[in-house]
Amino acid sequence: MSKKITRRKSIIQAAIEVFSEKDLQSASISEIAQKAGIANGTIYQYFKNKEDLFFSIPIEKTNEFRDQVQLHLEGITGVFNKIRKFVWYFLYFFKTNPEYGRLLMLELRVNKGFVKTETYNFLKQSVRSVWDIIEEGQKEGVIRTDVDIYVLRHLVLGILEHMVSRWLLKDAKYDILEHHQQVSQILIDALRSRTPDR
Amino acid sequence: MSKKITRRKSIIQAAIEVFSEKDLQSASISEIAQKAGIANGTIYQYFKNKEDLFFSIPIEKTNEFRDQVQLHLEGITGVFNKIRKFVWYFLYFFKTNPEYGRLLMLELRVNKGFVKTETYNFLKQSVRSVWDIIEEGQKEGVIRTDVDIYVLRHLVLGILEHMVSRWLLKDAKYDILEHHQQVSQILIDALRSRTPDR
Amino acid sequence: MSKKITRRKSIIQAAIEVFSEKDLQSASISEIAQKAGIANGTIYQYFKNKEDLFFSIPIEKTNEFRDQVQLHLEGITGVFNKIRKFVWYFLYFFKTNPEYGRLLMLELRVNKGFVKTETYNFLKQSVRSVWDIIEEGQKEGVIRTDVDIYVLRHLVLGILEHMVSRWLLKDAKYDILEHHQQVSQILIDALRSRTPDR
Amino acid sequence: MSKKITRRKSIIQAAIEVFSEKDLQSASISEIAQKAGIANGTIYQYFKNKEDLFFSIPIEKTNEFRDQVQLHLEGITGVFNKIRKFVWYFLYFFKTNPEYGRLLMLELRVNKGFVKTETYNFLKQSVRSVWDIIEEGQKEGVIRTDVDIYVLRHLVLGILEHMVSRWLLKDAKYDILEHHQQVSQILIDALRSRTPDR
DNA sequence: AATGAATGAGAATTCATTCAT
DNA sequence: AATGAATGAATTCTCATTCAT
Repeated sequence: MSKKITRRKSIIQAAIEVFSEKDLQSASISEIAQKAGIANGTIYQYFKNKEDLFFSIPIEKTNEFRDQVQLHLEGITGVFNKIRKFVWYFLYFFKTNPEYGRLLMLELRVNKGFVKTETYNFLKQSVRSVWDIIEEGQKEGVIRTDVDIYVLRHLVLGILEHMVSRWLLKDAKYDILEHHQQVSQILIDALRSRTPDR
Repeated sequence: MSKKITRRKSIIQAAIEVFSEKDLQSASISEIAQKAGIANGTIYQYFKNKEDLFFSIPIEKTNEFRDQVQLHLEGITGVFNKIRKFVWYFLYFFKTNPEYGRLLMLELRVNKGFVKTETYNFLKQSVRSVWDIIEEGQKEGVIRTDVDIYVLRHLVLGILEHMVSRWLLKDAKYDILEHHQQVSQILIDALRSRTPDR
Repeated sequence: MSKKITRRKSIIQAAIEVFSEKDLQSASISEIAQKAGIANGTIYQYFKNKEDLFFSIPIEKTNEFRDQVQLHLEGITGVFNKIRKFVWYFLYFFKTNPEYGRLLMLELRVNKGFVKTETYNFLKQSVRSVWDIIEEGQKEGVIRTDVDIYVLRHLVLGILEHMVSRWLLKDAKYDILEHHQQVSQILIDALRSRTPDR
Repeated sequence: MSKKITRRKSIIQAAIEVFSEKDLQSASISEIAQKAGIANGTIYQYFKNKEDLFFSIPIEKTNEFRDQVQLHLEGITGVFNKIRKFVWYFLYFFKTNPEYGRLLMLELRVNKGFVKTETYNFLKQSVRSVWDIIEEGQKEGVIRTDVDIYVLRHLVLGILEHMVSRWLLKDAKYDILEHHQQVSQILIDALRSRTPDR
C-alpha cells in the first residue's frame, strides 16, 4: 500500500522535472518513465493517461504551499503584517520551487482543460488565505470596501503571478525576492481604507 | 505587390482563428490553410514554418493596439486621467479581440521561445505608454518614486493581464469592462505619491 | 530474445527486396513494413531511421560472403588456384544474390555516407582474402612486387566489380560466370612475377 | 539563337555544380536556377524535367573527353604507348574534372534509367578508342586473342573506373595520377600476347 | 521567352496507449 | 503489478512542375 503511494510519488516527481522543461505535448511518457526508473506501461497503472498525470501534479505541491502559508502566518497580528508575510512567502515558495513554478504558471494556469479540473478548484483554495486576510481587514475597517473584492484579489494575485511568470521566463536569473517589501507596501497602499479627505 | 501583403494577412487572420482554439502543437497547418482557402504549401512561401507563423501574428495586432492607445490618450491631460484611459482601452481592446487575446495571453506570453523573439521586444514597446505615463507622473510629483518602476509596471500589467487571462479562461462569460473604474481607482491609489503625513 | 533477432532479420530481408529496386530516397518505409508484415513504427524499434536500416543491410550478407570464401578456399593449394577460386566465388555469389548485388554495387558502394560508416570498414574486411592471397604469392615469389599492392587490388576488384555492375545494369540477362576462367587467367597473367628476360 | 545555347550551357554548368554534391533526388531545381541566375520556370523552357536535365549533362563533357583523347593519342606509335597515354589521360581528365567525375561515376553510371538513355550510348562511344587500340594490337599480334575482347575491356575500364570512384569517395585527397605508370604496365602485361612457352 | 507564385502529393517519424506475458 | 514490444494514426514540410502574367 505504502509502496503504491511511494511509486506514485516518484512518478509525479519525475513528471515535474520533465514537464517543467517541456510542455504537455512535448514531454514524453517514455522520458518520465525513464526518469522514474520504471517501464512505460507502469505509468498507466497509476494514471489514466498523460493529461491525468499532468493535472495530478499540483495536488501535493498545493498542500505544501497551503500548509506552509498557514504556518508562516501563525502568530502574526495585523492584517497588513499578514499581507507582507503572504507576499514574501508566495515569492519565496516559487524561488525555491522554480520547476514547479514553471509548470504551474506557464503551463497549467493557462490550460483550458485544467481550469475545468477538480484540481483547479483545489488550487484556488490554496490562495483562500488572501481572501481571508482581506475580509478580516475589511471587518476591522482597515481595508477598503469601496472596491469589489474580486478586483482586490486580481490586484494581489495579478502582481505576484506576473512577477513570478516573468521571472521564470527570464530563466530565474535575478532574485525574485529583491523587491518583496516594495511590493507589499504598494499593495497595502492600494488596499488601505481611504481616509475621509480623499 | 499588394497581393502578397493581402495574402499574408489572410493567412495571419486564419491563423489567429485557429490558434485561439488550439495551441501551437495542436493546431495544424492544413486547418489554417483550409481556413485561408489556399494550399498547404503556400503558407511556406510566406512563413518559414509553423512557429514562425505563430510568432508573426502579434506584429500587426500590436501596431493596432499601440496606435489606438496613442489615439485614445490624445488630448487627455492629467496623468491619472491617462491611466484611467489606458486601463479602459486595455480591457476594451481584448474585449473586442478575444481570439487574439487568447492567443496572446494564454499561448504566446507563456511561450519560452516567443520571449526570445524579435516580436516579443516589439510587443513590449507597445506598453511603453505605461512607462511614459508613470515617468511623466513622477516628474510632476504625483506618482511615487519610493518604489522601483519595475514594481509599478508589474502592478499595472499584472492586474490587467490577470483580469484578461481569467476572463478568457472563463470563456469571456462576463463583462470585463464592468469594473474598469474600480481598477483604475485602486491603481491610482497605489501609484499616487504618499502625502507627508503617511 | 531470438524473437527480436528474427524480426530484425525479417525487416532486413524486406529491405533488401525493396532497396534492390529503388534507391534510398525512393524506397518507402511503408513499403518495407508492409513487405515485412509489420507496422511502420516497429521498424523504428530496430533501426534509428531509414538510412540506418539501409546501411545495416550488408552486415549479415558480408558475413555470409566472407565465411563462404574461406570455406571455398579451404584445401586449395597454390596462389593462382586460390585466385581462380576467388574469382569464381565472387561472381557466383552475386549471380545467386542479384538483389543484394544491386543494393551493394549500385547503391551502397557509391554512397558517400556509407563510405564513412562502420559497416563499410567491415565490408572492406570481407575482401581481405584478396590481400592475403596476393601477399602470400609475393612471399612465394610468384606474384610481382614491382607494382604497388593497392594497384593490384584495384585491378582485381576493379574488373570483378565492373563486371558485376554492368551485368546487373543489363538486368542480369547473360551468364556472369561464362568468362570466369578467362578473367582468372588474365588476372594471373597480370599479377605473375615477370621473368628476368622481360 | 546563340543566346539560347549560352543559357542552356549555363544551366548545365550550374547543374554540374549542384549534382556533384547531391544526388538526383537531393539536388533541387531551385538551387540550380539560383546558381544559374534565372527563375525556376525558365529551366523548363530548356529541359523537359529534372531527370532530362540530369541526363543531359554528360553530352558536352563526353565530347570534350573524346576529342582530347584523340588529340593526345595523335602521333603516338605503338599500341602499348597508346595504352599508356589513354590510362594517363583518363586519370588526368577526372583529376581536372572531379565534380563531373562524381556526377558521372557515382550517380549516372549506376543509374538504371540513365543506362537506357540515348546519352549512355553516346558515352560508350567515348571509350571507343580503347576498343580501337585493342583491336589494332590484336591485328598486329601484340595483344592476346585468347581472351574475349569484352573481358579485356572490363579489365581496362574496371581498374580505371574503380580507381577514380574510390578516389572521389575518399574526397580526392591523394594524387590519382601517382601510380599511372604502374597501372599502364600491369594492364600491358595482362593484355600482351602470351609467348609460346607460356 | 521569362517569371515566380501557387500547387498539392507524398513520406518519415514520433509517441501515447494497449496487452500478452 | 510490472513489463516493453508493437501499434498506427497523425502531421509538417519539401519541391517538381504548372501557368497566368
